[in-house]
Amino acid sequence: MKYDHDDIIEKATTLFWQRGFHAAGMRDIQQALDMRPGSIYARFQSKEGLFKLVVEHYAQNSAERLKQVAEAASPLDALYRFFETALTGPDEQRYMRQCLLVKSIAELELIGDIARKAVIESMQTLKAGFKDIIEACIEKGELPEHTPTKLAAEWLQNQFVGLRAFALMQDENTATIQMIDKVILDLKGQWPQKTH
Amino acid sequence: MKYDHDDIIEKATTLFWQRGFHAAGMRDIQQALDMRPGSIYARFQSKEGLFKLVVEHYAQNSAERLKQVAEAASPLDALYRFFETALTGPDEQRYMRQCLLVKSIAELELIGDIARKAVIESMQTLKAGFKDIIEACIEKGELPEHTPTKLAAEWLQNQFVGLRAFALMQDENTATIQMIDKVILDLKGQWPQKTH
DNA sequence: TTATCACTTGAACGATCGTTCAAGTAAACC
DNA sequence: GGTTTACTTGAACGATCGTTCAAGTGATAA
Repeated sequence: MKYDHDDIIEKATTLFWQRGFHAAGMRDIQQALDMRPGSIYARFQSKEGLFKLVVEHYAQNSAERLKQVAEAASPLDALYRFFETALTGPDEQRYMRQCLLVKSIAELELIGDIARKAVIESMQTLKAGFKDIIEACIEKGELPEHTPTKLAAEWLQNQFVGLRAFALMQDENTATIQMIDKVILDLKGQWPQKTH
Repeated sequence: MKYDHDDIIEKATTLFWQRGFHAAGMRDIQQALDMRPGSIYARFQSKEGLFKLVVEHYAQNSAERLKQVAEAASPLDALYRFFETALTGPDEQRYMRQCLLVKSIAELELIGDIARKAVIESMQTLKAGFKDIIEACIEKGELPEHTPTKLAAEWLQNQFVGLRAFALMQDENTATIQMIDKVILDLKGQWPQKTH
């Protein structure tokens, strides 16, 4: 094995994150990984197979970070910092403001079945991560007892998705920070009744 | 002029809305419009030129609908119904739940300069539409006087963007409806201080 | 020593991409 | 009637796409 596996996946992650699945051509991939097509196909079967590994690697990483938030002394503070870090990175890492998974969802129909399944499953993994954070906040008394955890988790993930798209278009961070503040306020705020 | 211009644009809108800019190939377009490549290029210069017109047509339509919301007797109620209509359409029109502009933003880097400019300008037009709605709500006493209109407009648009992505993945509408309820609650809720 | 295995190379393949162009058509203007 | 204008056709172009494959390489097992 000439090339290190983790190193390959990370380089591929950067490329797919920047360009998306479709726009990252095999020749881009060959260049980014410094590998010839035969090697890539022998290892990963196809472009889609490589992408699937990238998605899984990314989701695993993200889930780990969400877990750290849930386990923090103050999960609510940690959540704030998590949002801040993810959404206001330096300009040369602007592409990282967009979630790789969200970006993939936008082109879900162009992706094959295998990778599509990996994307959707990863989104559900992260939703579970957000739910753990909500529950940790309640346990630590940072959110009211009656907060509907399932709904709040879906809402929180959705806010994160929306904010990543928002942050991507912002030139400066002040507006993004205000949006994060609003998220924290609304998290503590009212929730709709289940019966409609 | 053999083919009706508006009819062409609407057919093209449907295709781009369903498939996105990149995935909608020229041969798909030729089939959808029942036109040969030469005709299309003589009229619209390029695929991008056609897409630009589609985006502008779509934005104009959307802005008109936002204007109707702002001019309603109860803008807040009209806003609720606007969200509901946009996000819970029938399954065969599921693609319409995603905003064409948001979908385009996801592939902004793959689109040429001309169409990209049209997309970004359209987003700003719609932001102005959301601001008008906020101001109408305040004027009618449906939102507190001290609501920060610029921030609230950005926030509302962002909620809309996020919810469209959310609704796209939902199998049933109950979760989406709850999210809309939450948006209305948060709109009436607290806002972060400008100084940070 | 030989066989097997997991990779590696780089030329080449067929398919599809957006686009061009010579040629035709029908209405409008001089 | 002739010219111009605004389309229209459909074959064909070069570029790029993801992928394949015959031929190597070097480590491991028998």
